[in-house]
Amino acid sequence: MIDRSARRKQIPEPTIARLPIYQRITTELLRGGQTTVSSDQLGRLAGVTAAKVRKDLSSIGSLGTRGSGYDAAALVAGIAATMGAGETWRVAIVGVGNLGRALINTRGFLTRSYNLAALIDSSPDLIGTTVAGVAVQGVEEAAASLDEPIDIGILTLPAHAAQTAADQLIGLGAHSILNFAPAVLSCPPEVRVRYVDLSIELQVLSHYARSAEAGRGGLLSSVGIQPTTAPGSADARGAARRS
Amino acid sequence: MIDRSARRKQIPEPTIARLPIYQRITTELLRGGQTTVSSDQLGRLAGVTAAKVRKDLSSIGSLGTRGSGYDAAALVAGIAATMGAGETWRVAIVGVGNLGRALINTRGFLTRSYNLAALIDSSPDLIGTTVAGVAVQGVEEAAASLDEPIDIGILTLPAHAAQTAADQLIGLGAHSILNFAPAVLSCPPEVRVRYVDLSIELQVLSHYARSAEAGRGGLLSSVGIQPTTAPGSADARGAARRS
DNA sequence: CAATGTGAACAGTTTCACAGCT
DNA sequence: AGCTGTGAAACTGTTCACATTG
Repeated sequence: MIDRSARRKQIPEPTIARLPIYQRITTELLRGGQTTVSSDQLGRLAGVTAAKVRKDLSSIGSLGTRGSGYDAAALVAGIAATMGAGETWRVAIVGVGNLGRALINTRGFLTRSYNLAALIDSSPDLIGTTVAGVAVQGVEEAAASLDEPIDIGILTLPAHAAQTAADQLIGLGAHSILNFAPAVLSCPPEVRVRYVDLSIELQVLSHYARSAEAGRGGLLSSVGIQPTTAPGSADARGAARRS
Repeated sequence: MIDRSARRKQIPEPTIARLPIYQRITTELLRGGQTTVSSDQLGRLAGVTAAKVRKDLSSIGSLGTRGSGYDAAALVAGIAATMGAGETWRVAIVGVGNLGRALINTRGFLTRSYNLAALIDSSPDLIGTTVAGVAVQGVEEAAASLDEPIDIGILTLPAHAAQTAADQLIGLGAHSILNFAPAVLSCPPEVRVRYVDLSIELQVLSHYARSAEAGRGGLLSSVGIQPTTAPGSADARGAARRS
């Protein structure tokens, strides 16, 4: 057994989630004719510190040139490589309600890299209809007609049906699940689940709105603690303060 | 000035995001006739460790009873109080396309606590139409007709229009923004922004799917490192392993 | 000289272990 | 005896500062 797992050290998850942002911004800059980006500019546009940009980018290899910055095209390609673009992922969506249909039709969600391999729903009213050129099937039907396993499953259905559907997706080969249902899934550890819980997002905002409200007659959370950036949320924030 | 800001110490953001999960689960248990929950059970159902549950809940006050657990009803009420439920938040949605409409119609997203105060879009085709009983307006129109400021703004529009819309929402009073557009917003620090970037979610999953694929002929990321739980994602994961 | 890459300090969360109630 | 509440330890990610390099 030689070295294997050469990828330097496993990239931290927050970094993984920021890479597509850098990629998007850099692509935009490229389109504007810019051929090189500095960590400073990238940070400003992404709402993070320049140091974070450098740490993040260094984890995918040394793509920058000291003194001048990162080559925009190389950067985009480098991020694409780490993110697994280039490959085409077979996606199945379970739940063809409002949200499912909206996702399918949202430009920029299912790009070239994602192939809608199956559209699954349990409602007899929907089975047999076609959305975006793909026929809606029941689970058994889908299982029978799929010749290759799927890679990614998306759950856009009510909470009570989520666990069953997740199990079925795993049965169809999914190793990754994007779950929009407000339910915690119990899956084997090799299956990666990401939760997008819209009602939780609103509730988190409510909580802070509540604090802000209280703050109106007292302390404002962001006054004068840090001279540079507000302590703020965990992720990207308003950039462009000074310079 | 007496004490003020009595809330023990400011609850960490990851905790804030988990509280609604505990609340949801406990509500469900209550409905099933259970009057008391242990951190262990709650953890199992929420896909987190019992210790984390206890730390999380301790940050909103001592609601548990040693020896028997948490009173389910009191727990739900306690979480509701910290999350700012009970109040009604005025929400404006900008962008009445697929996603905007889907959110409005998704049961469980805009609950009693959220009042859809304005529906804004720039398209003349949409202005004047009605969605879920609310008329779609242009921005100026909405600004003129609103008598009270809004609390929360939701952006469901293309990236290129996001910053302008965010500025307008802030102009309408928003201190919290939920941004679905794939764009980083630049907002004053007192405005709390949460990003839900669907294409990034898919890309993150792709990245891990890619690793898993490579792993098929080599190491499986979750083998034998931790005897208890897999290192897994940052948030809730498959629970119910033993016990 | 400008801007990257990175070790070291720092900060925020999670996990552990156990004292303290009931 | 059972289960919470919480300091202390461990860990993970961020920020800092600076040596390094084109």
